[in-house]
Amino acid sequence: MPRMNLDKRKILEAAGALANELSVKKLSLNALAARLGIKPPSLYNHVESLDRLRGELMAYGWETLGNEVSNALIGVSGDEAIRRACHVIYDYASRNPGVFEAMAYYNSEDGEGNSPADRLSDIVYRLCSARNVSEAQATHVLRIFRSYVEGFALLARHRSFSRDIPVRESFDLGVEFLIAGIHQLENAHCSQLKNGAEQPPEGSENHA
Amino acid sequence: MPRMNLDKRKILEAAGALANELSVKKLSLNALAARLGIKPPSLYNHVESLDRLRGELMAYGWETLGNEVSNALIGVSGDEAIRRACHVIYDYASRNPGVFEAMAYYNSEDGEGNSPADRLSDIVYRLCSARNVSEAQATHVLRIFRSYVEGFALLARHRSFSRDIPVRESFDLGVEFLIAGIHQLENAHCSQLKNGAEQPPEGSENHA
DNA sequence: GTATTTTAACTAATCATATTAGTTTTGTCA
DNA sequence: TGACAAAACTAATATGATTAGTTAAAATAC
Repeated sequence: MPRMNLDKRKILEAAGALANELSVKKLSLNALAARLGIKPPSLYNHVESLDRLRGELMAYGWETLGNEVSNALIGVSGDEAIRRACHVIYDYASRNPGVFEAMAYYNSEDGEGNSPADRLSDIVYRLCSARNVSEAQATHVLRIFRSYVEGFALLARHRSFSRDIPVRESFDLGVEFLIAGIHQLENAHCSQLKNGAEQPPEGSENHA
Repeated sequence: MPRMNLDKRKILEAAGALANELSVKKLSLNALAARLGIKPPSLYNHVESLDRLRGELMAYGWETLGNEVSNALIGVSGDEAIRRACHVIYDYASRNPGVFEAMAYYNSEDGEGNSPADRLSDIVYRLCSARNVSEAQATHVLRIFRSYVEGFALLARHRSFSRDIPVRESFDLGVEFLIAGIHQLENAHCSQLKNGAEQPPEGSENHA
C-alpha cells in the first residue's frame, strides 16, 4: 500500500540495470518488480507489456547514447568526429551490455525513432558532404559504420574474441580502416580513379 | 504411439525452419513439437532443454555455414577468397535469418566450437601470412571482418536500413574498405609508413 | 520365435512467468 | 471534506517449459 514514486525514468533505469546484470532475455517482470519494491502486476500501471518494456528500453538506450555522442562531438569535426563517435558508442556498449543488446536486437518497428542512429547519421553525412562523396555513397558509409561498430560491440560482449590480444586495439584499427575507406571514396571522386591496390581487381560484383 | 523417425538432424532442421519463420525468441517447444508431429514432452527424449536446443541450433548453423564457405573457396585465394567468404556468410544470413540470429546471440560458452568462425579465421590468417602482416595484426583483421559481416547481417535482418538504396552494394563496399585496410597494413609494414591521410593524425589513442 | 531391455512416444501434473480482473488505498483537487 | 484518478494490491487465468510416471514400439538376447 505504500506508494513508490515511480516514473518511466526510474523504471527504465532499473530495467536497464537488470538487463546489464542478467542480459535482456533474463529481464523479467518478477525481477524488475522485486527491484522496485512492488508486485509484478503493479508494473502494468506503468508499462504495457514486457515486450513493450524492452522496446522502451531500446529507445531509452538510444537516447542516452545519442546524448553522449552529441556531447563528445562539441567542437570536433572531420575524421576525428567519426573516431570519437565510434569510441563513445563502443564505450557505451561496454558499460551497458544488456541495454545495448536490446538496442541491437529490437528493431524500431514501433514509432520510437532510434535517434542516435540518426545522430551518427548526421555526423557521417556532414563529413561526407564536406568532401567529394555523394549522398548515396554517404548512405553506404553510414551503414558500414553502424554494422561494424554494433557488430564489434556485440561480439565483444559475447566474449567471441580471445583475450590475449587487446580488443580495444582491434576496434580502433577497424575504425581507421573505415575512415581510410571514406578517403578512398573521396579520392576516387576527385581523380576518377586511384592508383594502387585499393580498387577491387577482378571479382567484385557491384559496389557503388 | 506411432514412432516418428526423428534424429538430431531432423529436429535441428525443423527448429531452424521455425526460427527462420518466427525468429529465435519465438521458437517454442510447442511449435516445434507440432511441426514434428509429436507432443512437447517427447522432445526431451532428444534435447535437454529449450536453451540447449538453441545452443545446438547455433552450432548446427555454424557448421552448415562453415561447409558453404569451404566449398566456395576451393581454388580461390587472396583478396578474392575474403570477398567470397564474406558474400557466402552474408547470403547465408539472408537465407537463414533466424538461425543466424541464434549464431550471433548465443556465444559458444559450451563446448561447441564455432568451427566456421575458425574457418574464416583460417582464410584470413593464411591471406595475411602470405603478406607482410604480423599474426597479431591478423587477429585484429579477423575480428574486424567478423564484426562487420555479422553486424551488417543483423542490421539488415532487423530492417535497420532504409530500402531505397541497395543494401547489397553497401555490404560489398564495406568489404572493399576492409580489404583495402589489409593492403594498408601490408604497405605500412613494407615501407615503414605510408604517405597520405590514412594514418590517424592526432586523437586516436591506440591502434596496433 | 519369444523374452528382455531400451527407446521414444504418451498423459498427467508442476512450476514459472506474463497477464487480466477486480479491489483497496493513497494522493490530488474541487 | 469529498470525489476522483492513479497506483498499489490480491486473486485468478493462460501459456509454455519441464518433470514424473506410463505405455508401446523397436532392437537385442536367448
